[in-house]
Amino acid sequence: MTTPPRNKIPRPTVKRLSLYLRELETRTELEQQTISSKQLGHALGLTDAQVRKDLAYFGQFGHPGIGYQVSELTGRLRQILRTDRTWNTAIVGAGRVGSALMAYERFHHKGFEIVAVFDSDPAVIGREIAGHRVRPMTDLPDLVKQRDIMLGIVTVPADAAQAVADALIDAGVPGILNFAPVRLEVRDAVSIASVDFSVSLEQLAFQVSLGLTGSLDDERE
Amino acid sequence: MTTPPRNKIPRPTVKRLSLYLRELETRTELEQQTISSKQLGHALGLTDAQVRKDLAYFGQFGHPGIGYQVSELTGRLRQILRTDRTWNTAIVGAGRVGSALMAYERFHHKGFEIVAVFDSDPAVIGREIAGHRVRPMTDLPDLVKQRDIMLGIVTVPADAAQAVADALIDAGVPGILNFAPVRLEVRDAVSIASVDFSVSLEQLAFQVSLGLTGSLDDERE
DNA sequence: CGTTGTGAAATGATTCACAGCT
DNA sequence: AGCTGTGAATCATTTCACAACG
Repeated sequence: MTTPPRNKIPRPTVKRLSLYLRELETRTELEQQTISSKQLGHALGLTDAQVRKDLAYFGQFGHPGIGYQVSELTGRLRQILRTDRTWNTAIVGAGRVGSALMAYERFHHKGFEIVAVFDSDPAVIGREIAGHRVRPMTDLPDLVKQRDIMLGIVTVPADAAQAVADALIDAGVPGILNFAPVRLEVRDAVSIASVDFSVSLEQLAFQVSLGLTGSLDDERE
Repeated sequence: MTTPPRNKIPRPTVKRLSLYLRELETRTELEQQTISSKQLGHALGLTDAQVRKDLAYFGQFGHPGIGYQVSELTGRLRQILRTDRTWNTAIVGAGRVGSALMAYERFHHKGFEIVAVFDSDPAVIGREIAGHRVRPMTDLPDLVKQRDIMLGIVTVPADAAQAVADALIDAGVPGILNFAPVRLEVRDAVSIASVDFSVSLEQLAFQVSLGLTGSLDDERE
């Protein structure tokens, strides 16, 4: 009941919510008090109607003639996205990508707390990276419970990713962010998001190709 | 004319093309000769019709009664995505994320060659990371020309990202993959793709929240 | 005024269903 | 029998356009 009249939320809307929040945080730093759907849309390359429609799914918190109050809307978006609380998060895979994420301060700022790090390689187990002690995989089930870990970040090689995901899920972790270039097969109650650097570059290369040869409608980002 | 009858390609289709290719590469390793739209769709959580429709935008290369020849379709997808050639790529920002990407072998495998690395910090300029010498930003314009750099990866802090993007664009780089948590403002001829770790985690957290409280149609990945 | 919230219309994407090929 | 390619139907998302509000 945190988000009272919730109906069907389009997928693309949820994606944009994060971007609205990101932009609002910038505006807050600039001490901006209010923002109109037109301004917000312009900043993200969207129409004003799009912005209003997206926000209207969650209630009415704009002020006609004025726009949206930056602080109010920021708070509301955090509630909606549930980042007004802390999400205890584990990283599995203490390689280069995992290590980069351990040191990524923005996670803390956004409500994601890295509370455990795991790896299977005896050479790295026990080491401390960016203030995090690397634990063996065997510690995973207990630590997930003890530390109430809700999100797992998988930064292991592709051929180990499914086994790691299974371990996380068996331990009760309901959400996985996957950096390995494979599709994880999981049951319905588990949520997956994924980041594949090569896929991103490939998408970019395709866009560039279109720009060089034929045309096409664009829409970047 | 590499892709003869190209009409309007839906955005989501292009995204899936990369995933098809990724799956096909796995199947190649397993020595699989042919694959049906049903098999390929199942592996990615899509319907068979979706797969066929996507591929049909680019021509007819399936074999009724048989499916698609893995090697043929792989080659065809590489042509379509233009990863049958090498894309010379620069990384700007030799921090943790940049360093992780320098060492990411998969890029080479996929046709992306890191041919230059830049940073503005005198403390890292001149150092060698994962076999790449870090250059000062002042070298950027010349090296982009000399090495025919077509893609730039931006892994600098948010407040430096726009300036870095401008530098890349001024040097003639037509595509930018942005890891900084800001929207880059660029002119139409330049393509942008972006990766924001915090946004990805936020999306995941939202999905998890829905799973715990209300329901909702899913569609993961 | 400028700006929101929202039905209605337009556009875009997916799924259906089946003819036709092997 | 098994599978592709595709028009037609359905479903989803975006844009339009305007009444209501401060």
